[in-house]
Order: sequence, then C-alpha cells, then structure tokens
Amino acid sequence: MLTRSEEDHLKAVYALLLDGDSALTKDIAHRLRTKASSVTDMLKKLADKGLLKHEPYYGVKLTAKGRGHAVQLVRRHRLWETFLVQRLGFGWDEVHEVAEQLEHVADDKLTDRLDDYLGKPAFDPHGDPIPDRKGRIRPRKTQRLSVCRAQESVRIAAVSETTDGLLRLLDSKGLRIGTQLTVLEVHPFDGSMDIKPKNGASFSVSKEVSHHLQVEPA
Amino acid sequence: MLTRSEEDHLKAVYALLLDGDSALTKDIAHRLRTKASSVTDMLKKLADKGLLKHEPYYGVKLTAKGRGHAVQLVRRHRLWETFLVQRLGFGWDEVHEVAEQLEHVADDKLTDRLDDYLGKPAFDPHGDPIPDRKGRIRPRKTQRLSVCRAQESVRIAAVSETTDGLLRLLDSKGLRIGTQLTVLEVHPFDGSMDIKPKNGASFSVSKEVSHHLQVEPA
DNA sequence: TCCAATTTTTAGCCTCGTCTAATTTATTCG
DNA sequence: CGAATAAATTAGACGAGGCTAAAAATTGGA
Ligand SMILES: [Mn+2]
Ligand SMILES: [Mn+2]
Ligand SMILES: [Mn+2]
Ligand SMILES: [Mn+2]
Repeated sequence: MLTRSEEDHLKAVYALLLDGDSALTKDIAHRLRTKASSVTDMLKKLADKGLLKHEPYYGVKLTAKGRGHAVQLVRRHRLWETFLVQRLGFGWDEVHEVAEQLEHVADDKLTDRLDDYLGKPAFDPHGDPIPDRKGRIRPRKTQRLSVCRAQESVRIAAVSETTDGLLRLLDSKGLRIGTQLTVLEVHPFDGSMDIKPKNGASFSVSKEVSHHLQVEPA
Repeated sequence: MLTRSEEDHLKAVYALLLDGDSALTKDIAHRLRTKASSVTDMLKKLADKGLLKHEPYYGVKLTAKGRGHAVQLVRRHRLWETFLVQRLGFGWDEVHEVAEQLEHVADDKLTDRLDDYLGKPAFDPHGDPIPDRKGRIRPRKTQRLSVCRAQESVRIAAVSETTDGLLRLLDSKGLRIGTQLTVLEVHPFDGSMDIKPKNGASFSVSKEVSHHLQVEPA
C-alpha cells in the first residue's frame, strides 16, 4: 500500500516523463509545490521499494511496477473527473482538486464498478485518455494547435493543462472537446492564431492557448 | 480544515455519545483501534480547537462546532454508502471500509451534489438516518428487537452494527431493512427469539442478532 | 581548462500521529 | 477507610513527511 505522498510523487514522475521525457528532482518538486530536498528523500524511498530508478542529474525512470501504480492512479483520477462532470454536473474547470483527493481511495472493486457505471469511458472531461483496468491506454495521434498551419481543419481532442483560468477562457470562447475549427491565419509576430469554429464566428487565440490545445485531423 | 485523524476522533465521540451517552478516553481508543495515550493527546488538541470539552473519568462532550463537524462527516459517510449500494451495486456488507475513506473528502459542493444525485435519501443502506446539508437528522423512535415481547409485529428499521459477519448473516436469513416480522417466542435461557417474517417460514435468532436490529411498530 | 551557475544531497530541525512504559488520579469494593 | 483496580496522563521514542541552510556534485560557458 502506497501513501498519498508516495502516490503523488509517482504520478508527478509519470506525467513529467510523458511530456518532457525526463523527470528531474527539481521539476518534481516544482510540480508538487514542495522542495528538492524533500523529493530526494522520497525518491530514495520509492527506489528502495522498487518503483523507480534515480540517476542524479539525468533523471528518474519508473520500473514496470512503479508505472503500474502511476497508471492506476491516473485511471482513478480521470474516472472521478468523468463522474463529477457527467453525473454530478460539475464544470470541467471545477473537478481537478476534488479528483486529486478521490484518486487516493485505492479500491479495485470501487474503481472497476465506477468504470462500468460510467460506461467505460475512453476519455475524461479534458480529453485525456482513461487507462482501462489493465492499465492499457488507447493511443491517439494528436498535435498542438500551435503547430498547425493556415487552412488546416482540426477537431479539439484534449486540453493539456487543467488550470481553472485556461478552462474558463475556453468555455467563454465556446471551445470544448470535439469542437471543429479551421485555422485561418497564423501571426508570426506573437504566435497568435485566427481560427473559425465550424459553427461560429472567427476570432483569435494567443499562442499560450493554442499551445495547450491538442487537436486531431477533422 | 480538520485532519483525517481529527475527524475520526470526533466521529467516534459522536457515536459513543449517541448510544451510550458517555465517551471515555478508553472507549474512544477501543473504537479507533488505537491506544488511550494517543487519544489523550488528540482530545487535548481538539479541545484547544474548541471542538469538545473533556473531563477525565467523566467523559467528553462535543461543542456545537464539534458536533457540526461530526454530523457532516456522518452525512458524507452515509451518502457514499448509499451511492455504493444504490448506484454501484455493492452489497450492504461491502461498503463500510470504502466509505470510511471517501467520507474524508470534504467538499461541500461534492457532498450536496451527491445528495441531490441520490435523491436526498433519508436513510443509508443500513437504515441509519442521513443528516441533511444543515445537519438536521429526521428523528425516529425505534427500539431493539431484543426488547420486544411475544406477539409483537414490527418492521426492521436499521442495523446498529455494520460488521460484515452480522450483515451477511442477516442476508442469509432474508432479514433486511423493511422486513416485517412477528415475534413468536422469547427464550429466557439464552435470550434467543423465534420470529416469523411476513413472507417466509419462522426461525430463531440469537440475542446477539436481535440486540443489533432496530425495529419500529409494523 | 576552469570557474560559475545549477542541481542535488546532507544535516539538522519540526510537526503529526502513533506507540510503550511508567506514573498519577479516580473509583470501587472489602 | 484504605487498598486494589481501572482510567488517564506523562515521558520518551519513532516514522513519515515536510522545511531551511549548507555542502557537494555536475554541467556548461568563457
Ligand atoms: Mn493527489
Ligand atoms: Mn483531467
Ligand atoms: Mn474515516
Ligand atoms: Mn451505514
């Protein structure tokens, strides 16, 4: 049985490896709003438990066992987010903190039944894939909207940052998972982009926003 | 914000006061499977926070504030139990441990929406009343089956102990919340009781069982 | 190459929640 | 009443998980 803190560290490592492919002590500390010295201790502990390998200055790698724990944690997090939005009517900008707590209730029967109850959803409210009970994740080939060129037509597949501010901004512009849009123009000066949603007037989004939108061919 | 341990101590005090009307250090320790010395420390801390008053050898009394926290914890516990049974198909003997964890996710929005989602249930799967969002509890006048006399006809309102063994025994005899039955005979020798459920053959139950069945007039 | 900046670790301290063992305090009973 | 018993507290320890400040290790730039 892992403690909450152990779980959170594993999840941080897992997330850093996914989108940056290295997990350094200082980055883990930053992500968990803690200090590097605290992370050093925890990495030692997790390495002793056979959940990861740590090479200073190079980074952390998860063992199969460690990755398994991380994936199950992600599974629980995303299932709860889905429950909160689909069943309890929460907004997609309101679920992260609560799911951050619920994810630590580690009970396989609970997790699997919740999964069934929700209809074994493939994606959470932010478009992120939900691992199945065996930890398998349906792969998708998406790219950031920010790398798209003028004239491309795409569909929003996921939001790769789940801060309230971004999510509410997207809400206010009518941009959500599944929204189809065409890139009209990209402005090299600031990286901003003019886009036109399929059903709506065109407007522009900043680089900060387009960077966090994962899209797939429409 | 209370820690998990603080919450569990408050709940233990609350429960002890409800069905014994005193809460002694040693009883709290026994209920939480911990030691009296640990409880002493925690009581000091909770008293400092204005959640309870402690008089050694006499017992603990909750302040309004402390009772409020305890009642909200009970509310969350029973709502989750209801969710697990009604929505996820858990047996009533399988929910306690999980609810013991879920109850500590303290988020008013979550609790209230879960309550709505379940249709503001008045009772949990064990027949225990669920406090409403203001902490109000619908009062009921029930008594233990063990104090009933021959010929009395009653309805099972609640099970006042939620150990797996008892619940599974009741399941196997077809005794559940709402079951109507008539007391045929009480045997003074061992306190066992012959009963006849409305729809079923008669059989006998031990004192241990009848003691934990709360009934109301049929 | 070698120095400066960055990253990581170490050392020492702290709080929280728990424990055991010893002690104190209250209650109960002969 | 006074002794035995029961209940509670105190004292001291420990592990988990965090912190700061200082030291050590590595990297990378001039
Ligand atoms: Mn978490
Ligand atoms: Mn998500
Ligand atoms: Mn609990
Ligand atoms: Mn219950």
